Amino acid sequence: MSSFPSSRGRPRDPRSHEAIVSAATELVIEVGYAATSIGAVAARAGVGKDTVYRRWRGKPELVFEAVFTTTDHVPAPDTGTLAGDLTALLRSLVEEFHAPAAAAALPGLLADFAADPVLKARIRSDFLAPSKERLLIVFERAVARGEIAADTPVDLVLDTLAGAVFFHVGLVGERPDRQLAGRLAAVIAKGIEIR
Amino acid sequence: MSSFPSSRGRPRDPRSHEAIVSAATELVIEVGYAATSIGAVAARAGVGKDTVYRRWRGKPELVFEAVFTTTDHVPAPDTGTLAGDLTALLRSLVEEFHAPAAAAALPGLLADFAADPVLKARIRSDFLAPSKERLLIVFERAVARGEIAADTPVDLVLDTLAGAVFFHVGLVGERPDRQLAGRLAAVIAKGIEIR
Amino acid sequence: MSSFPSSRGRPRDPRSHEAIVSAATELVIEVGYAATSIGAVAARAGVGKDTVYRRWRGKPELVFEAVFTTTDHVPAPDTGTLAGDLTALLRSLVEEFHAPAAAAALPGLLADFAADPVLKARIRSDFLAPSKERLLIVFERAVARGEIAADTPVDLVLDTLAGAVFFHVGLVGERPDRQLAGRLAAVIAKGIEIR
Amino acid sequence: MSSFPSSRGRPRDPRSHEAIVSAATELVIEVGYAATSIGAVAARAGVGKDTVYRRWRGKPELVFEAVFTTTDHVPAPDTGTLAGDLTALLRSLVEEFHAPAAAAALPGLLADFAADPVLKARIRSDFLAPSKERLLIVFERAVARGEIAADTPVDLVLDTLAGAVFFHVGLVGERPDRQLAGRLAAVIAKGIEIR
DNA sequence: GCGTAATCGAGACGGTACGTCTTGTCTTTAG
DNA sequence: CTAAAGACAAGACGTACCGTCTCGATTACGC
Repeated sequence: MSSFPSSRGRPRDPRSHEAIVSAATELVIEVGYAATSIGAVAARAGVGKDTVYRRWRGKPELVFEAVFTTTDHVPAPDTGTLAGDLTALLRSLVEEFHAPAAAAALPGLLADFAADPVLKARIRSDFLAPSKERLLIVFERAVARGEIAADTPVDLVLDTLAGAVFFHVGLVGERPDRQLAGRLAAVIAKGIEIR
Repeated sequence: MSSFPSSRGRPRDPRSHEAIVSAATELVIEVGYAATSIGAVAARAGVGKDTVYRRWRGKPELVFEAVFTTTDHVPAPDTGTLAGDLTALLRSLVEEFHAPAAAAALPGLLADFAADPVLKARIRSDFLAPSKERLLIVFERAVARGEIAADTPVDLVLDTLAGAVFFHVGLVGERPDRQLAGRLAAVIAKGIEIR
Repeated sequence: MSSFPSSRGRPRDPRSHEAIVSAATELVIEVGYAATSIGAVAARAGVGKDTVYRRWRGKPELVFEAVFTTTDHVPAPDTGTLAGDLTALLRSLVEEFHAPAAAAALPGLLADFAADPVLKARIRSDFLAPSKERLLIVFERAVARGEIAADTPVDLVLDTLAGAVFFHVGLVGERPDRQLAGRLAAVIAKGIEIR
Repeated sequence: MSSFPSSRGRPRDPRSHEAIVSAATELVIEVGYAATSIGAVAARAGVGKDTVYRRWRGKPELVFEAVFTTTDHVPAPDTGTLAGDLTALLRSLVEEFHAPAAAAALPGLLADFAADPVLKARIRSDFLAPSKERLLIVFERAVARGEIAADTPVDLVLDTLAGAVFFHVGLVGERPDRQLAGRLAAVIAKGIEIR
């Protein structure tokens, strides 16, 4: 797709990219987000610091890509009921937030994003976009089934789902018990259903 | 027994305490949580750094006290319906998270608390305890009215409410529109009501 | 002799004085002059810092008293010859500078005295006075014997003796070999003798 | 062999080096050795603290280089007599110790060197080496002339000369009167001469 | 095949924050 | 008034990281 070779001079080594991302992921898991420094990432990747800064504007962007680009692009669930779909959706959200690197990185990462006006605007798109896409499909089907109103506020529900999972799993550190997704889905589904 | 050990030596000057807390609040508002340093707080308070470290173990503890000890000790709402009570509760939660200092401090503060095992254990008690107390009362009344089951999971609901508000207001930075509390309360109330 | 009781209120505890001096001596030996702090001395002496500052103006004065008040007031040597007397005098000087506490304290102590205008004026009197007294007597006898001129400059000779011992023993850290005093005395004696 | 390892990475800026040395010299003169801090030196040099610590292990090493690398490499004096040569040698020693920066730095500097085992071993080589070299030449000539014995102890004489000057000029702070070098040289020369 | 130019690893650079230490003073209670 | 205890303002300590910069050395492209 159109990669425009603005290429003069030596092209960037793709192996560096991958080495940096791996090093970042490992460090976040091993020492945490706060103690993960660009210098340490570069050193572990066997790379100069500039090679990192040439590709990412800073630690938040780098760690975000390192940790959250495993977004496998799961298709939207289709269990036949809103509650079922939300359960599935929440299950993958819990899984995503509970993965070692994500759990270690999320609070600090969100804080850094929130602190920078430019990055703050990207929280919705970067962190929530994939989930929102799937939630939209789930809602479409639920509307078609007559379960929910057509104007059910997607963003508010999404914030609620993500916020609940983030608080419960990421912050409070509760081990995500098996029933969490189901129970939360049940409450929200019932809460937004028409009848 | 009886020997009160803290009465030896010069007592801590309460004016220092207050000056530090004020300086911390101001700095968090002016430059943000990340850029607020203990040294700068001490300097603005006209105090030595030791005087800060003598009272707080670090920035997270200090800023937490500075920003969240306005615990107004509001009584639990009693509007007659669960939805009404939750609306009131959420309104004060939104207000609390949206206050200048709190909004500036929250993401970074939660990140620092989450990164330290000792502090992480205190998130629930320090940040959520007051709200939980009031939610418990609201639930008691709702149970008495027959609106909800006696075993409705308080912590899960609280995490959901707090998480939703934190994500919507604190992170995504949405200006908290007037209807937010009401809409969210409606969804949750309906979601957990028996019928 | 005549302790005038200017005493109102609680009198100073002489045991404190001794405890402080002992603690200072020990610390100087154990951790060196630079690392010996008033606070540490007070703590080891089981005494408040003020109790130290009430008696001494600072570390230099305290350590000086702790380390150099063992000046036993040895009588001036009288061996019958200038060279012999100087040898004896130098021997006690070497011994004094080489004692554990003195060796550890001297360089830093002299530096602190030299850095403070008030104390600097006291180096000659505090450190060198006892030796000068004895040297004067030695010189008187040598003048009487006709070995040296009556106007032989005592201060210059004393500075030379003390400086040589300080450099050789205190700074360069040479173990003071047995012959040092004799050899140095021989050179100086011969150097100042009339013939 | 041949692979010169220090050619990797950005080379150290010699202007920083010079700026630091100048700043150190100025500060020592203005506020004294004790009050000269690495931080203040760095600030005045317009340089980060790391840039200082990258080149010197600490204040003693830095100040030593700043103050005593004016090693003019004066040739050994050759006046025809031992007394004359020693006078010349002492004159330059007095001059060196009496220079503004040196006089301000010497006592503290020697104390810091003496306090550190590693540095202590370097006092003889760093501070005294240039003088010793010249004294050796002076001695050689005096031996050739038959003035002194071949085994006259250079180190002891050097310690005596340096110690005397240090005590008289550096510590006691006597203004170095014009005759000092001559008088001291006369005593020592006479003291070590064969006849 | 040759210059131009961007990238590479390395590490120096000016800043700034860290949390601890020491200084000499001050303020409490106890004697 | 002294004593022990310890708080207080000030500021230095040496380390870490930040994001930028300057090296010499590669490695591609367009000519």
